[in-house]
Amino acid sequence: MEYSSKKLEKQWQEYWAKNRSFEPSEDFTKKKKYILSMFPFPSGRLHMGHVRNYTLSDAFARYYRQQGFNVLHPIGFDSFGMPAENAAIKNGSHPKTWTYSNIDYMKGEFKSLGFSFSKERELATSDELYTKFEQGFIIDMYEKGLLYRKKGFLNWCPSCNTVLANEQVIDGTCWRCDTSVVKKDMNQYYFKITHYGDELLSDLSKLEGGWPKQVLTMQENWIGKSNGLEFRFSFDEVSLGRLNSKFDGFDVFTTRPDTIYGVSYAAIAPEHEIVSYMIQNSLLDDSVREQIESMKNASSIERQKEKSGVALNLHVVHPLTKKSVPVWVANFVLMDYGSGAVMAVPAHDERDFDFAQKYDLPIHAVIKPFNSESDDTKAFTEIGELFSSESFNGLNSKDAQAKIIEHFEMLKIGTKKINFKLKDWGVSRQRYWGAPIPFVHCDDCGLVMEKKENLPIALPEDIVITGEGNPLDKHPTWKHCKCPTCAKDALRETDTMDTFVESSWYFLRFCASPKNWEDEAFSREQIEYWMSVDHYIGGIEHAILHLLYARFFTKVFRDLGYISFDEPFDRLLTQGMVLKDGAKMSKSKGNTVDPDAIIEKYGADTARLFILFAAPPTQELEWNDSAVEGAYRFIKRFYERSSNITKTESIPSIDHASLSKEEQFARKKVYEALVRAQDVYNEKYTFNTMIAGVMEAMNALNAQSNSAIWSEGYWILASIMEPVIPHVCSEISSRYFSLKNLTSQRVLEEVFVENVITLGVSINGKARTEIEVAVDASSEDVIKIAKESAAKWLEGKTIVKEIVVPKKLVNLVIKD
RNA sequence: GCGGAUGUGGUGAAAUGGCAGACACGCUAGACUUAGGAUCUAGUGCCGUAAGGUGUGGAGGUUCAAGUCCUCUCAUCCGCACCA
Repeated sequence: MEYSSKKLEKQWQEYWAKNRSFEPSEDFTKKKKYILSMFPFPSGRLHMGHVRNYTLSDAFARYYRQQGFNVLHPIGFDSFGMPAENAAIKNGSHPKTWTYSNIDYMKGEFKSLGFSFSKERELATSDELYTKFEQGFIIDMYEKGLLYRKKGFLNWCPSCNTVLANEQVIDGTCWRCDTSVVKKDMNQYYFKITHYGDELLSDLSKLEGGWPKQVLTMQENWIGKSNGLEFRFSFDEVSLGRLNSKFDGFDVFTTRPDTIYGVSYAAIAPEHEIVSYMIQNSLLDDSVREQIESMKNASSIERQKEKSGVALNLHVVHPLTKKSVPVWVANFVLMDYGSGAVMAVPAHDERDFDFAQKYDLPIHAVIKPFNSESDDTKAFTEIGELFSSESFNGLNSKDAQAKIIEHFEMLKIGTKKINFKLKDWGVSRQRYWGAPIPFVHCDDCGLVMEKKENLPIALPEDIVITGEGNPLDKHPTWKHCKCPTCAKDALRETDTMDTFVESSWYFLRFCASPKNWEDEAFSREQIEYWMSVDHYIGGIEHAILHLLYARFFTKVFRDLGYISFDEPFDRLLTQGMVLKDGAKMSKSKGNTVDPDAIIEKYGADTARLFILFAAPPTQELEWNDSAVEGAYRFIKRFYERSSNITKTESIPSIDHASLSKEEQFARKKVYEALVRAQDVYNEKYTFNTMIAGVMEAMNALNAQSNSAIWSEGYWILASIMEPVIPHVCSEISSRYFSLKNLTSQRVLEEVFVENVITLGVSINGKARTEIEVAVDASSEDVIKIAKESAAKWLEGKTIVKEIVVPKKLVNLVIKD
């Protein structure tokens, strides 16, 4: 009975492959579970984060198969994206070759880890078949008005040579390469995700309980809904003249209409159209123009460092007081939020205050704290009581906000307005290795979409990748085509799509039966059966990007009539990072552990056991070589001690009352482990405690030698552990139980029944001693025994209170 | 600044308000031994020979009883951040 992970694991992996053990059934009358882990980018090799991710989903998938569910547990590759192109630049490999050979290698790794993925549903998002349906959806979305093209100031990563969506800019830098992002004025395609802003926000409540609170909060903040007042500042006569009457004013948005009487200037973004007009028409002094240009050109990080601005020598009229208000250009005003212009109330806004101080602008306080006087050395930004606000004096901020909005609406000079921080999702990328956006530019017809029958618009393979410019644009022939409408010579769109588009619907594609893959993206019947995903498992780093986009696509597909539910993922489990020496594993830090090396040395079961045992799934996992050894030793013991089992086709029946104390204890521990396992799989997901329970049971089994109890113990323990360490458990199960124990197990309550129980005795809440009493002993008897046992501490004291907690402890409260 | 999380032995971590430290790693001692990074046995929060004391970041509070509930506070981590 020597344990050899290599031999045993290979043998079972082949058995599973031969028997198609993990292919879902197409019998839609069965109860189902859809277990999904976030699919990987095919970077070349799996890392420990992947192993953790897929070990978790595999444990769920295997557990539910045991429970008789029809389980969909698919995997694929998010295979478009820049690393393929970067590798091409570096090694001269073709992105396609590089990608697909990586995929082949990683599939081998999946197999050697024993993951129970459906082999027949494996896909790569760079497959032409996937692109075909995706482009079809893009056309649908365009027709629905959910995709549009416009010119705008975009986040541009000078290192990746491409634009980035808002969500992809982290702290002013590129999410992928950390390069500081600059703003660039160019055309690009957008998904109208803002159309769903309200629903994306309100449906978060449907996910409560199923999703981590943290993720819900992050999404809520990202969507950033705020209520306020929008009104228009009108220019005075002189300013109108200076602007050749081109603009009569500009809109501003505020969430603090209660501070309206404190306005002392207006600030507009350097990118504002009024500013652009003044520059183009030479209406500004050179020095002013230069200052504005330098604000515009600053990187977003630079721009956040210090507030700066310049007066435009324009004035607007305060909508209520009719006083003249100067207009400034300010670098802290964002063009892409609200209307790109604000009313500035330095007394009650920190940013406005800082700016006013720097440029010596007036500060008018109009709100004071409820119970104290104003402090004019800093901005008072909380709510308070209004003063110097004409008829609104004495109101509190909250009431005043409503009243002032009402007042504006009555005068028809402003409206209540809801603003979102969420912006439309810019999806075009100026790169080769992505799905082409299926549009054509025609001189006569303008922007025309491709016909669905021409899909997919596939990438050309003869491509030169240098890292400069867009390879599709530079390709000699690819972009030349005929206009789908008028058949004249036209040009293809050479931008490709953000790879987050592929991951926004892959979970739907997995529902499709592979035999229909050629004909349809998915069928309604299949979707209705499999969706939504019961357990979705992946990294917290996707809390905003991927999960928000996938939710958006789900709502779009619903409105396109393809599906009929609102949210794709019922339950989300966000796993913690895998660390080594206290830091995230990374090549640059040289602290990586290669999964292949672990499998080679100890086997897949050891890797899986360690990963689930070392920490609860949501917590960070510190890699520890000697703890891995420990996991290995446990498996070895588990395997070798199975020689104590007698072969059986059913769980042995045992007369509990006739057993010795050790034997009864062993049974109790086994069934305790089972109860715990059921809790863990169904709600707690703390596999570490489940495994600890199994270890306790093993220790208890080992303290006795009754063969029937060993058999019963393994019947249950091998079943509990199969989702975690499937190879060794399958081996034991097939050798002794003909695989019949790998099903749901019944808890035998009788093993928990005890005649004599141990109670703790504490004095004044401090644990002192223990007593053994009959399980049905009365409280009086229990107290009596407790007093005898604790006599030593009671001498010369008065007992003032006696508490008996049934089956737990006795607490005696004493005083001198 | 705003939002969220976490804080327990040498380490990873357990504990429906009911005997803190389960389980494991490590360490110590011992056994066996073909001397091995194997296996087995015992021990292991801290102080103390012991009795006992003490102990879950810190300070208060509620309770017969608090790691757990409440208030304040400190530290670390994560997310967002000039969002008007």
